[in-house]
Amino acid sequence: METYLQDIITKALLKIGVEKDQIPQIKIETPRDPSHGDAATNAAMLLTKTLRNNPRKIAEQIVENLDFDQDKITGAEVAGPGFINFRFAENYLYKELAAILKKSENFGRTDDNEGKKCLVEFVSANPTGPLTVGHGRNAVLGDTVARLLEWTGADVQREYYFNNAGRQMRILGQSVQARYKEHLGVESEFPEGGYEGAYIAEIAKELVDEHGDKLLDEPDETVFKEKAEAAIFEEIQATLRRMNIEMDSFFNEHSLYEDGSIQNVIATFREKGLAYDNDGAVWFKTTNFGKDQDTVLVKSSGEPTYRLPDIAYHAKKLDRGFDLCLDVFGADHIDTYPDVMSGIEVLGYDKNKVEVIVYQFVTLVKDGKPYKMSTRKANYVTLDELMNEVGEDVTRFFFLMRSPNTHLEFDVNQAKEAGEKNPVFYLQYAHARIQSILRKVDELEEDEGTPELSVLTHDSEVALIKKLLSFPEAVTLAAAHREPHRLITYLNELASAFTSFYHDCRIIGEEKLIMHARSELARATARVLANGLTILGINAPDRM
RNA sequence: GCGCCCGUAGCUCAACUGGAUAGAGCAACUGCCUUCUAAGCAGUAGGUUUCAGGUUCAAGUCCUGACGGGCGUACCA
Repeated sequence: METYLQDIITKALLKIGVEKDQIPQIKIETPRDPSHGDAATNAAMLLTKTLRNNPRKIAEQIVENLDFDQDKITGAEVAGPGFINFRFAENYLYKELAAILKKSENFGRTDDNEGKKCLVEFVSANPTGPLTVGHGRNAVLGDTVARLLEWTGADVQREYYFNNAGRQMRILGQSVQARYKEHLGVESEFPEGGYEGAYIAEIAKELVDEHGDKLLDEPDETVFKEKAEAAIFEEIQATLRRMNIEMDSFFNEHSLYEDGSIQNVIATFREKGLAYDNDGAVWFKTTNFGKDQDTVLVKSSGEPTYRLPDIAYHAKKLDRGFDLCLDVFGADHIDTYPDVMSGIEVLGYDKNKVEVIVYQFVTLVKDGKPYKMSTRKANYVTLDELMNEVGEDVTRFFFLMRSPNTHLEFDVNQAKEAGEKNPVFYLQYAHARIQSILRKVDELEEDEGTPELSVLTHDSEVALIKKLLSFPEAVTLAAAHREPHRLITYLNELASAFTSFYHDCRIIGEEKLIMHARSELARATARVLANGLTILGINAPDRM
């Protein structure tokens, strides 16, 4: 429909003498206020300058020269400061509703990103402990954006990037080693800045169960580190699975050392005069790219900072042939991003293929008070604990509910209420309610054949049909902006349109023709709700 | 100090990236269950979109400057 409108408007513009290259990008939008029609364009207002005329006059000229199909649109009128409003023909609505039923579980899929190879990198937490609430927003956002990209035609790979070497992991190993000794009653010194979580002691205990005291004379923490890594990774993956997230690949930072990628980056930087030695460290001239200071790539200890492998990793992703590489990370990491972009540009890659989704922090609120969380001390809430408390669907939903770049307040009390205060259930309830009706209809109805949808003329019915039709648009917008919350807003509106219909129009007990048409409308609604919830990774239950 | 994000109803947030009368949920108030799930519906009230300028047919949205909050500004990740 949108392209159709753009097409006829363009033709009208040419008729009234607008040059081809002066035609603006014609935007078609759905007006907020239904009395403004079903679709509107501001094309006339954009042309005030080129045509040196007032917008209403231009709009009138456009309308006069508009050549449209009566089967699709009943008319066009000029309104407000110069909008042109269109009204869909009812036949068009019924035809499209039938199409929804036919497309069924594929309704809402678009070709916006057809043929695009995308890599979404997210979570990427090092295996030093269980996933926490902070990781939760990252995980759910990344996965849902991946789903949105898939629904818009892209070929998507989900990747988890991790580092199992370096200081953090050493301290992790030492922490386990210390707990192991403690467990066997041997005196030990707990490492400074060590990991204090209970899971460390559990891993140590497992080692005691498996090996007894044989590991007491291990020369260093290696064995303990490896055990911890394996155990923690297993737990992380279990948590992700529970959240409906399945990674396609895990990328070990270490491989970038083995295949020479890291060395290549430094060599290229040096060649271009963008890396230099100072105080025993290797620096990247980020001041050339608008930063206040240069950045250390390799510390004087010989260990690289995380920026260096980050750059190599992104180069590698592009080498792997992805058209779009999305990274998801928290606001505290935002400072790396410009360096990575500068880095890959220096290496000769197209930085437009790399994009970052930054999300703001999550505050858990319970009983009206924020939880304070510090990671290293065992004072945090894990994702599993959160899901145990409020459930998986609610967890996903709450993380997606808000725009990524606003702080998220996660109210545990509200999330726990299985009822009225909880917005997740509103959607699931609408779906379950429809399924319940459909079960009853199925008992009553023989095979009625093709429904006569044109009997759906009640305001609530028409409003609901229109809402259903705009589902693909909602998917497109959410995907294009990488903002799942837009889809939630849409689904809420849809559920609301349905409940209005539900209260205004009975299904069971009406005459056959009406019952059949209305039950098909309900079926289409359930379908769209289910498709939407699928994109969000949330269940659409048949009963509640 | 500098950089990024944010400031919208009592609270938590939307607003299709510049469009028409700024919308939802929670909280408050008024109605509605012998009829398909009341986990619901209909309605009332609640706003100088932090403030001051600017850009234009049009600004919550863009630019400048204040004020307030978050994050960053490491040879930590």
